[in-house]
Amino acid sequence: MTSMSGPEDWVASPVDVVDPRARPTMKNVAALAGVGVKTVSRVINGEPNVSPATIARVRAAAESLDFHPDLHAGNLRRADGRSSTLGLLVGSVGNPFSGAMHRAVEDAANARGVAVFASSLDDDPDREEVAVSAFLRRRVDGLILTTVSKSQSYLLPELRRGTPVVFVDREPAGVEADVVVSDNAAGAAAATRHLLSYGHRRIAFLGDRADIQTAQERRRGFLEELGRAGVATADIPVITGLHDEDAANRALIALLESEHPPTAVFSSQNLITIGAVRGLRERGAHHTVALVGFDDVPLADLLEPGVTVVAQNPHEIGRLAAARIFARLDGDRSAGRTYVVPTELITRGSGEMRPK
Amino acid sequence: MTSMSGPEDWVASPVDVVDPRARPTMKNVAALAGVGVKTVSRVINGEPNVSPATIARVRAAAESLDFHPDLHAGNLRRADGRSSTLGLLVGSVGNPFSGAMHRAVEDAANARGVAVFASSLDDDPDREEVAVSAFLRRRVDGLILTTVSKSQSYLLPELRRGTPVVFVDREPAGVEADVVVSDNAAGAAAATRHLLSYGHRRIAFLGDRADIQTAQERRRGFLEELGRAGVATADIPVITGLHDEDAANRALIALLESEHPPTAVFSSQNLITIGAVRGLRERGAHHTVALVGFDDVPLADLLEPGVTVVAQNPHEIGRLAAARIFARLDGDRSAGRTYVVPTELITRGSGEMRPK
DNA sequence: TCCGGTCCTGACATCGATGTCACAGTTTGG
DNA sequence: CCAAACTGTGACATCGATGTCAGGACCGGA
Repeated sequence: MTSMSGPEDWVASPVDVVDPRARPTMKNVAALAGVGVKTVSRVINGEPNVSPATIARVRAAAESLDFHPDLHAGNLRRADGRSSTLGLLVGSVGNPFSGAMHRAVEDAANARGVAVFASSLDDDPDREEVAVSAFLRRRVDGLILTTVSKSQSYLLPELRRGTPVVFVDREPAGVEADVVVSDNAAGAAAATRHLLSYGHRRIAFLGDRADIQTAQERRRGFLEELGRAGVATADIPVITGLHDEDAANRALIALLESEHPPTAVFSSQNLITIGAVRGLRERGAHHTVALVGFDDVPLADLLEPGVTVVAQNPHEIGRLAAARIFARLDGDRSAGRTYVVPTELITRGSGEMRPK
Repeated sequence: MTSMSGPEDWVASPVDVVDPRARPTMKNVAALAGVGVKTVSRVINGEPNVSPATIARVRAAAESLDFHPDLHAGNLRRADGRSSTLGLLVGSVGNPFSGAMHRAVEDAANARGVAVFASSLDDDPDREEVAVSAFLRRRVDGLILTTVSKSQSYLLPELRRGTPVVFVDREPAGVEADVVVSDNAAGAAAATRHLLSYGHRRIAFLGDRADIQTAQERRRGFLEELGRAGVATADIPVITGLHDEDAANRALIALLESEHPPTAVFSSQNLITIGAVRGLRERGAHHTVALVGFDDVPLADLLEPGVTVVAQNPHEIGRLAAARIFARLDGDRSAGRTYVVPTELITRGSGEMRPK
C-alpha cells in the first residue's frame, strides 16, 4: 500500500498488481503461468499439442484467478460464429403450457451446452418484434417462436442468412420454415365428436381471440365436425374473443341463463376451460352440463367430475422444435416442414354426461 | 455462375457483391450510406451531433441491409461492459412456482431492455455450478439463483468483482449477499397452529429432501409450533425425503394404514400436497383427515374439499430479486440483506375439519 | 479579416478472444 | 547420418463494435 517510488512516480509499475474488481483475461492467466495467450486458449479449449506440464501450469493459473473465458469475445473471431445460445419466445413463461415446452427445449439445449433466452409474448405483436430483435442483437444461433403478428416476413432476411427458425404452437404467415403445432382442428373435431356421441346437439363453443391462428383452427374443427354430423350450426352459440378466465366465466354464466342454454360446452383453451368449470360450479350445473376442454389443465383429474380434455403435448412440441433447430445447425438444408403433434382425448367424467 | 475472368482471375472484384448469407456489419452499412463506421455507430446508438440528412441515409442503409448491431461486440469495447443480460436459475422452468418468479423477473428486466437466461436446477448441485459457469462465461450483468450446493463460496471471487447476485427461495451458505425467501418457518408454524386450533394433536409431516434448506425450515417451524403447544413430538410421524408426487402418495397411504393414523397432515411442498390429496382420495379419507399444504396449488379451490394452503408469493419474490439486482447495478453498495416475503394462509376446507 | 467555438465527421486503437503462420526442437524413416 | 515429419509454442492480425482524438466546415463577434 505504501508508495515506494520517489517524486517521479510517473513510471508505471512493471508488476501488474492484481485488482480484485478486474475480471481476469487470458492475458492475465498467460502472464501468471508464464506462457503466451494462445497457449492459454489451447488449454482452455482442450486443443491438442500442449505439454502436460504447461497444461497444469495454465490450469492452476486460471483456477487461482477464477478465470472464466468470455464466450462472446471468442465468438467474434471463431470461424463458425456460434454463440451457443437460443432464443425462445413463448406465450408466457408463467403459463404451464409454455413452461413444459420451455423445459423440453432447455433439456435439448443443455445437452449441447447451449443456453436459452426465454421471453413472453403476451399475444402482443409489438412484443414479438421487440423480442426477436433483442434475440438477433444477441446473435442467437436459432429462434423458437410463438407468434401473433399478422406476418413474419420481417424474418425473411434472417432466414436467408441461414439462421434456423422454428415456429411453435401457431403457424406463421409470409415465411416458409419449420413449424411444430398441435393437431388443432382434428383435436377440436375429436372433442366435438365425443360430445355428439353422447347425444348432445346444442354444444356451445367458447373461444380465444379470433385473430390467433390456433383459435381459428379449433373453431374450424368444431364447426366442420358439426357439419359432418348434420347439425345445423345456425343456432349453435359460438363465442370468441375470450382472453382470460374471468371473461370465460362470465360468458358461460350468460349462456346458462339464456333462453336455450347449451347441454354441452367445448372450451377451446386452458384458461377458458378453468373459467368454464368455475361458471358451471357457480350455477350448480357441473353435473348436468357436459364439458370438454382443449389443452390439459393441472389437477383436472382430481376435480369432481374430472375434466375431460383434448390434451396437447407441450413437452413433445418443445422437444421437436429444439431437435429441428439443432438438425439445421448440423447442416440439414431441407425445405421447411410442418410437424403436427397429435392431441389426445382424455375422458375423466365431465365430457361423458348425456343431455338431460 | 459463368466465370468472366481470364486465366488471371486473382484480381479481387473491387465491388463488394452482396452475399445474402453474410450478416451485415456497421462497415457494410457505412459503405452503403457513404459514411464512416463511427457515424453509423452514432446513428444506431442515438448519439448527438449527426446531421438529419446523414441520419436518414444511415437509417435507410441499415434498414435495407436488415442490419442488427452485435451487442456483444459493442460490449467488448464499451466502458461499462454491461451485456444487458441476466442469469436466472430456478427449480425448474416447468414448475408453476418457478414460472411465476421467472415472469416477474422478466417483466422487470424487459423494462430495462435486459434479456434473461433461464435454467433449471433440478436440485442437482452439479447443475448449479454448470449453470452458473455458463452464465458467467456469457458475462451476465447479474445472477438470480436458487441453490442446492452445500456452499456457494465458489461465487466469492465473482461477488468481489461487483457482480450482483441475489439468492431466491433458499438461503445460501458461505457467502453474504441479498437473499429473498418466503417466510418458511413462520408459514409452517401458522399451518400447524391452524390444525391445532381445530383440535388435531396427531399431525403428520410430509417433507421434501432433508438437505434442502427450505425443507428444513418448514420442518423446524412445524416442530417448534407443536412444542409451543405442548404436544409431545415423540410419536408425531415426520416423514422426509419425499421428492415427487408419487413418493408422497405412497407415504401418505402407508400412514393411513398404520396403527395410529394421523387425524391431520401438513404437506410441506406443492408436489407433496398433490400426492397427499391423491392418497387421501384413494383411501376415501379426504373428508375425514385434515390437510394443509405449503405453497399453493393450481385449482386448489375447485377441489372437493378445497385445499387449505400456506401460499407463497413467487411473483413478489421474483419482483424483489430483480429490483435488488437493478438497484446494485445502479450503484447501491449497501451490505447484503435478507428479504422475507410473507406467506398467507388460505382456508378452503381441507384444513378446517375436526378430528373424528 | 481573423479568431474562437460549435457542429459533423472519420481514422485509428482497442476490447478479449481465436485463426494463421512461423519457428525451434525432437522424432522418425531411409 | 540427414531429410522429413511432428510437437510445442507464441507473435500477430482479426472479428464487430465503441472511445478518443484530430480536423474541416461554418458560425458569430471583434
